[in-house]
Amino acid sequence: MLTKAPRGTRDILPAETGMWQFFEEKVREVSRLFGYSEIRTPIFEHTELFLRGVGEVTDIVSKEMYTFTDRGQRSLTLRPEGTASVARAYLEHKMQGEAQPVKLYYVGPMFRYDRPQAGRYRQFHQYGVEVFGASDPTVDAEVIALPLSFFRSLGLKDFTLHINSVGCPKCRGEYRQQLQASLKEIVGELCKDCAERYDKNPMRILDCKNEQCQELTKDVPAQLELLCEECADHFAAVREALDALGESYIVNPRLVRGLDYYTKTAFEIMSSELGAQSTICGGGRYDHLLSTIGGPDVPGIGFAMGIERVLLAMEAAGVQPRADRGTDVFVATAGVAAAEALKVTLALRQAQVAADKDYLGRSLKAQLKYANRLGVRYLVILGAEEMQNGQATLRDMQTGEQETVTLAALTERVVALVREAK
RNA sequence: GUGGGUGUAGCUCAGCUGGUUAGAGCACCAGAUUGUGGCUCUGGGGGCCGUGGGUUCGAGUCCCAUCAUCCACCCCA
Repeated sequence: MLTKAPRGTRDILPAETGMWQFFEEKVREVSRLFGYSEIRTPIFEHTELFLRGVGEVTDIVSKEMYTFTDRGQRSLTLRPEGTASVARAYLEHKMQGEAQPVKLYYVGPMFRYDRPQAGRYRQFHQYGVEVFGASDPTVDAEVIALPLSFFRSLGLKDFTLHINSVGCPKCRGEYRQQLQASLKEIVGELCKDCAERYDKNPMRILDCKNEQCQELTKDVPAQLELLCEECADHFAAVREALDALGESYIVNPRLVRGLDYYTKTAFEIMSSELGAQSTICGGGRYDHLLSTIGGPDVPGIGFAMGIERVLLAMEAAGVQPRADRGTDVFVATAGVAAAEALKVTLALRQAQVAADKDYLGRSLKAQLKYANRLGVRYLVILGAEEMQNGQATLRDMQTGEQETVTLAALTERVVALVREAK
């Protein structure tokens, strides 16, 4: 156990960090283009924030939170998602006083006590954005268009956008009652999970994967068909905006978002490259989240993207980040000149050349072999002969050609070669 | 929380119905070449066979438990 990362966590090793860096570069690029600024909130918050913000009856809160008590007897929770924290920061720093809308993005780890699965971890990472202070449907369209554009910039193609409207507190309450009424007679025939959902979250029954449940509920009206006028108009306007952008989508009346705070627009982007956990991005509008956690009634909308899942999809799609160039030069010694080797290595580094040397007192042959494994293009050899003449041997590992250079001219010569090789 | 699969060398895996000192390929180290890598050849280091218990004269192999891991459900990114 000592030498094993905790369940559901993992190390991102050097072989993978190139992909992560590529992803993060694209995040910054696309976010900037769309007008978002980065915010970095704490990894843990008062437990109360998630209870109120995410909703006490959600699975996330009721069974997936990493909650602990600190030495001051405060109940704290490792953040299971990003929206509540960003909303809290918006209120704490009185951003309603800044120019509206406020457009923020974040990247970082989230924590949920779940059974690990393909594309699901207990510590996972999300890229998300939030827009506060704008209820216009074109904002919804922009928040949907951003991840689509982002995925394309990563080189992904096989993904599908699903959209729906989950209504507002007004029409959702009415719908829920109607739904329960129309399900009342068949609830006994539904699967075990759906029987539980009947009281807890009846909207989810329509989303059940069980074939019998699908069959039994196929004529039950969805929320989408019973929206109030305001919500219906809003949804129509979002569709219009997406159409104008030329984005195709599937209207999925059975798409339900798990978190309490969602209103009106809900959407998911699914990758066809993945297994069961195929949702790579999910989001929607949350017009009453701010007031729920004690702020003014400022509308909001955002999305969250699962980075591990997107990386998995990229891998499946064969996307390759540009390879890291690594070390340019290796400084080898032949028995003597250990001090000179360090001096030469540091001089090269100072000249912006990635240089490394042997630290194990290995034979020249072993150093060559090591340099070869590093994929180094040039090798500097410092031996007794060279030292006597104040020179160094410079070897091109690719062609095998060698030249003799004076120590005084060595750095300049290497810089020229490396620049040429780029 | 529920169900199923899998745990043998650093990695990928063999190990037939339980039977001698547990193997291969790749990787690693060394030598062939006492100052020159990649290819080749030769040699070498490495394994509480996940862990604990049981059955048996004998367990990597069979049984139970446990842990880990993978996949799926629930739910979600």
